[in-house]
Amino acid sequence: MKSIEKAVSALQLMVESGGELRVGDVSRHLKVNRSTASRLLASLAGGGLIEQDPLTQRYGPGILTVQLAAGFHRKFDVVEQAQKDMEALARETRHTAWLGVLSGAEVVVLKTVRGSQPIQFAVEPGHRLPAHAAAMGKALLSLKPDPEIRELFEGTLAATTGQTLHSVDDLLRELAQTRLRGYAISNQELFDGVKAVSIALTERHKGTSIAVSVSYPLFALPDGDDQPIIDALLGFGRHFGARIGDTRWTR
Amino acid sequence: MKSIEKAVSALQLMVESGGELRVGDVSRHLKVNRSTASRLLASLAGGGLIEQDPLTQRYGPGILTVQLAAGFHRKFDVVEQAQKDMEALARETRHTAWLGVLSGAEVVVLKTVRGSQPIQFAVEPGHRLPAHAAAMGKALLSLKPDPEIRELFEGTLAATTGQTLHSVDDLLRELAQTRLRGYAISNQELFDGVKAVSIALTERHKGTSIAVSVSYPLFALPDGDDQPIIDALLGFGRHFGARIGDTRWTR
DNA sequence: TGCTTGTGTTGCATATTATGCAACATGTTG
DNA sequence: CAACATGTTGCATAATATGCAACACAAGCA
Repeated sequence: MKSIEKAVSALQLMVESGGELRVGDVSRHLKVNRSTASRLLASLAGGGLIEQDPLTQRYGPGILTVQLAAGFHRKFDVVEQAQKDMEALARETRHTAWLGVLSGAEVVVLKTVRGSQPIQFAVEPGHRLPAHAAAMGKALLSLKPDPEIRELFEGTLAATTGQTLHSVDDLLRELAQTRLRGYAISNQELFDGVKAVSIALTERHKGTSIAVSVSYPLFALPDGDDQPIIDALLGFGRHFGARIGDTRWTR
Repeated sequence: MKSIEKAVSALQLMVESGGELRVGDVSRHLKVNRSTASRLLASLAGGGLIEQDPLTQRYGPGILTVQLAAGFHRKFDVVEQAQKDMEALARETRHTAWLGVLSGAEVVVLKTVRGSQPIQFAVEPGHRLPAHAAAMGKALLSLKPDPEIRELFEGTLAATTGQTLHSVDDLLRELAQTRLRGYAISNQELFDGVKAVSIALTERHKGTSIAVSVSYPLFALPDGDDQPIIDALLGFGRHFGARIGDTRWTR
C-alpha cells in the first residue's frame, strides 16, 4: 500500500523537520510531484492527524497525534510510574536520568530528569539516538539474541565520536559483557566527554522493555570513580524493577 | 486520496477503541475486506506510526505518534507553561482545573489538575467533549463569528443531560451572553450535578486559542455561591493571559 | 482427537485511483 | 514590475488498491 507508506514517510519527515512541513518539502524528499504532496497532506489533514496553519499554509501535527500518543503512554505507563523514582535517581547522582525504548536500531527518549549539576546533557522527549552508541541502546539490545542483532545492524555502524563501535562483531562482544556485568556502559561513544550507564527493565505481564540511564560529563568526576552512580542506578533497578514485575529483580 | 483517508479513519478508530485495534475491527467499521484492513495496518506499522504486538497480533500506537505529539505540544507550549498556574488555580478553588482546545465541534482535553476536594471529576488527556455542552467549548466558540458556528453545528445538538442546549439558536444566544459576561458557564449541561466555568485565551503571536475551566459538583457549594471560583478563574486569566500575550489582558 | 468457527495473511485479475503534466492563483524577492 | 517560488485544481494515463479465494493458525467444543 504505497500511498500509505508515503504518508507515513511524510510524518517521519515532519518529526525530523521539527514539527513543521511544507508541501515542497514533502515533494522533494519523497520525490513526488508537488500536486501529489499537496493531496497527500490534505488527506492526512482531513482526519485531524495533521493540521494546516491557515496563515502560513504549513502543516503541523494535529490533535489526533496527541490522542494516539496517550494510547501509547497507556501501554508504557511505566513512564509515568517511573517519574518519582527517576527524580530520586537524578537527585542522588546529581546527573541527568534518562528513560527510553528501542525502535529498530535506535533508542527513542521518552523522558529526561535533569540533575542538580550546573551543566547537564539532555534532549527533548521524542529524540532518537543510535542504539549501538547509547548506553540505553546497549542495555536494551542485550536483551535480544545475537542473530536478531546482526539482522538489525547489517552494514557498518554510524560513528558519532571517535569511540563509537563500528562493527557488529564489536557490538556483540560488548553486549555479551553487558549481560555478565548487569548494566551497559557508553564511554564517550555518543558524545565526546560524556559517559553513561544504563539498565533495562521488562514488565512481566506486558513484555515491554524500557531502559533507564544516568549520563555524566567526565570532568564532573575528576577521580573517575563512577561506582556511586552505578550503585544508585542498580538501586533504582531493584526498587522500580520489583514494582513493575521485572523478572530480573523479582523471584 | 482515499486510501490515506481510510488510514486516518483507522487511527481515529484506534483512539475510540482505547488504543488497540484488530484487523477485524478495521474491516468492520471501514466496511472493507479483511485483506484490505490487514494491508492497511501493515503499511502504517511499517513506518512506526503503529505497532503490532507480536503475541496478540493487536495493533497499538507506535513511537512515531509520541514524536508527532511532541511537535504538537511545542506548538501549544502554553500547555506546559500553564502547569504551575493551573496547580495554583486548583489549589485555590479546591476543584479540578481543565485545559483544552477546540477540534471541530468538540473540545479536546489536554490537561487536568485535580483539586483537593475528595470527589473530583476529571478525564484522561486526549478525551473529547461536545463543545456546545462544555464550558471550555462555549468559551472557545464565543471567539468565533456566528455564521461559522452555524456551519459547525448543522442539525441538532447531541444531548448528554436534560440541560444540554439542543438548537443552534439557543447556542448563539448563549454565546452572545458569554461574550458580554467574559466567561462561559455550563450548568449541568455535560454531567448531571456538575457545573463549570471557563475562559478562553489566545496567544497573540501564534493565534492559537486555549480554554481553561474549573468544574465543581453542586453539592460542594450548598449555598450556591460560586463567585469565589469565578474570581479565581478570572485571576488566572489576568496572570496567565498577560504572560502569553492574550489580547484581552494586555493592552 | 476431530470438527467447527473466527481470525490474519498472501496470490491474482480487475477496477479504482493515485500520479505527473500543465495551467492558474498567490505570494515573495530583487 | 518582473522573475521566481510555492500551493492548488482538471484531466488522461499508468499504477495500485481491492475483493475473492485459499491457506495457516489458534481457540472452543463434542
